[in-house]
Amino acid sequence: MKDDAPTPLDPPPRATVAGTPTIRDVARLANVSIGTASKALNAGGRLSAETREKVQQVAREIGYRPNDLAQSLHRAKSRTIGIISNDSFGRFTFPIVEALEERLAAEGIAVFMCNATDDPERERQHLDQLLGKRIDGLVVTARRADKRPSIGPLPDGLPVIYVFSQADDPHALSLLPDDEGGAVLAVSHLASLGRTRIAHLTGPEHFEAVRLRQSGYRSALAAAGLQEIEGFYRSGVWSEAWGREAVASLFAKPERPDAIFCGNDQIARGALDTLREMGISVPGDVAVVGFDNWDVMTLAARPPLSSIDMNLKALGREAGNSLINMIGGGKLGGVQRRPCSLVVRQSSGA
Amino acid sequence: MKDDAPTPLDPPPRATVAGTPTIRDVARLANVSIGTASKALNAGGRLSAETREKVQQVAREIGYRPNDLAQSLHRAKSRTIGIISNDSFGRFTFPIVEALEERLAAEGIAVFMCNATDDPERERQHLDQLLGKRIDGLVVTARRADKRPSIGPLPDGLPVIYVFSQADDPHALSLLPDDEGGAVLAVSHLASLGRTRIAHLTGPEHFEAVRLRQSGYRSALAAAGLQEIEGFYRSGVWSEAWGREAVASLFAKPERPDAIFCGNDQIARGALDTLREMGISVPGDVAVVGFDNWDVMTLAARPPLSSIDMNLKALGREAGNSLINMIGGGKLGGVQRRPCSLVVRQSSGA
DNA sequence: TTGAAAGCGCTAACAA
DNA sequence: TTGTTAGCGCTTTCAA
Repeated sequence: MKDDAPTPLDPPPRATVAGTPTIRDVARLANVSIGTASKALNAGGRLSAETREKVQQVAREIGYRPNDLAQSLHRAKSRTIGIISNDSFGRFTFPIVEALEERLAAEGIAVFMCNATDDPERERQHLDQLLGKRIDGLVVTARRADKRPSIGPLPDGLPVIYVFSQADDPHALSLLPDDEGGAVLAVSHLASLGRTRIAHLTGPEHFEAVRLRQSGYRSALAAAGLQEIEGFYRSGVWSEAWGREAVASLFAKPERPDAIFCGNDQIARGALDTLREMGISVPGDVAVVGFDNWDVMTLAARPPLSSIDMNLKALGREAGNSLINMIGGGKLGGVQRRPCSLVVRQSSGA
Repeated sequence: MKDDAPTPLDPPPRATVAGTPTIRDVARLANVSIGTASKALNAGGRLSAETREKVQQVAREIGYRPNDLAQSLHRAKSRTIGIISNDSFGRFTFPIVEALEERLAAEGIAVFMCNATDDPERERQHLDQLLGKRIDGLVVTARRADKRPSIGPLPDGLPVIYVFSQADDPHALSLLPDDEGGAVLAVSHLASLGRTRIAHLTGPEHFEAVRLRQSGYRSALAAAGLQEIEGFYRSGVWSEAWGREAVASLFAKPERPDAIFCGNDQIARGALDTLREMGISVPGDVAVVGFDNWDVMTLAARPPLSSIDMNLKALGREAGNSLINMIGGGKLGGVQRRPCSLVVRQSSGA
């Protein structure tokens, strides 16, 4: 409408600025005040459509990108959280962290990852750094045998969640898989198959998970009206070698199991290998269920291994939700256990 | 020296402040200017010892912690970098990221982790977020079959490193394991054992790593004066099942290998299992070497598996060093491959 | 509808 | 030796 077509006399507006452009640059090039520019870029505030358009146009041209650090200073929220892992991130923490990150990214929250490998000094350093960066929340995760001391000291009101890990502070929010329930799932599945002599081969007892799964094993046996047979529960280590060894010794005795529930998939795989080599048919003679549902094991096993899935991604997603909730002011706490699920494959197939 | 012992009349200084204390609070409580407080806390600047001490004392008391966001605004460096992974983080990326994080943490640099799972849209969103947070550098990592398009657009001068991944931009710095060299290591090791009929079972050829390892296999055979025997190279998938299948068919023919170099440890493990079941002795009749040196496989295998280690932690550490260098103004570029190493275990033992 | 100015928390240059 | 002040890039009153 207006005569604002460029003429040969108009020096073309400088379309670039040295360094990363700031809102000041946008304002200058658009011939408006810096406050106006801000309004124009923030969708809010009343402004003439043309000014807004002009400002946005300039911003686009020079590749303006708001400085989130400066914004943070203002809103007293950094849109940033920290994750401290005490196990170096591994097979278990990983799906959790992945889901958590995905959930938070959707909310515009970025995630700092720190690995403290169970070294309290490194943990302190990481925490220092994170607090300096004014994180809005903190997630602590680990593969730990037992409760850990609470992390801290922390500024009042900083949301903290322990996932796959548990603080000794009972008020802290801990999100964990329901190990006991998972064991019940496995054992009652085996019982429902008509198995009556169900063994349990598992890892070291200093893992709380081992104790909980044992307890699930026992209560499921009882619920099914079965006896726990002497010597059918064996605690060892988390390896295939132990699974092989345990099965060999278990089946050397006259009274043999007709089902085995294993504390993890590696033990289960060792068990399967030895059973096959002994000529014992699976699931014909013996049905086997593992724990973790780790595809590397379950799918390579012969036959493919039924297993309990801890639903770690769901756990991570929920941790994300809870954290968002707490950052928004919600008060959450206590130890919460989330259900596992059973994945049936051939090793306990019909 | 001075009479500044607290008297009953002195109201005790308020030791806390509402919210996170700022340097302003420190200054007020210490009765100095805010500039002085800053100097006192920063070790730099000339200041009387007592003022400095007093300020630091107050800071400690009220739990003052400098706001890194505010500092960043000033120094135009956020002491923050981003990692974008396109493979969801897995077995391979993990050691890299872990070592990288450790190296950078030592430098006071925190790491944002983003998972884009090969979705360009999510990658763009993550990148946007990271650039908004004014990261000082970017690491791109992936488990990819092939070169990826360069990430971007990026502000001029932002250091970027591709680790375990390669951009199609030849100027970009890529850090990769020397797959070809690793294969040479494996095959010449087997040759040095006196093996002359060496097979190579590997993954899908759309992986560049597969093609490179094949090439290493061939050049090492040639270097040892050996022939590649027809049918001894087989490309399939990265699974144990494929390892089992390939060995079964390979050994069904009259001309049998006396050694197998496998493209990963899973294939190798499948191979070992089938060899054992066929009654072929390892390493007596056939020596086997895998690739990845993944303990879950190498140690559980029977016999324990020799393997090529890509030294991913070293790769991560080096990526950290390079990034620090580039952030400091260094110019680095090009595709750099780092040596693998051979870990001998029983499957190719003496 | 737009501009001016104060301030988020901190640092650094300059005065006192 | 210490205080004052002007920013870093942005948002948000409050005036014009």
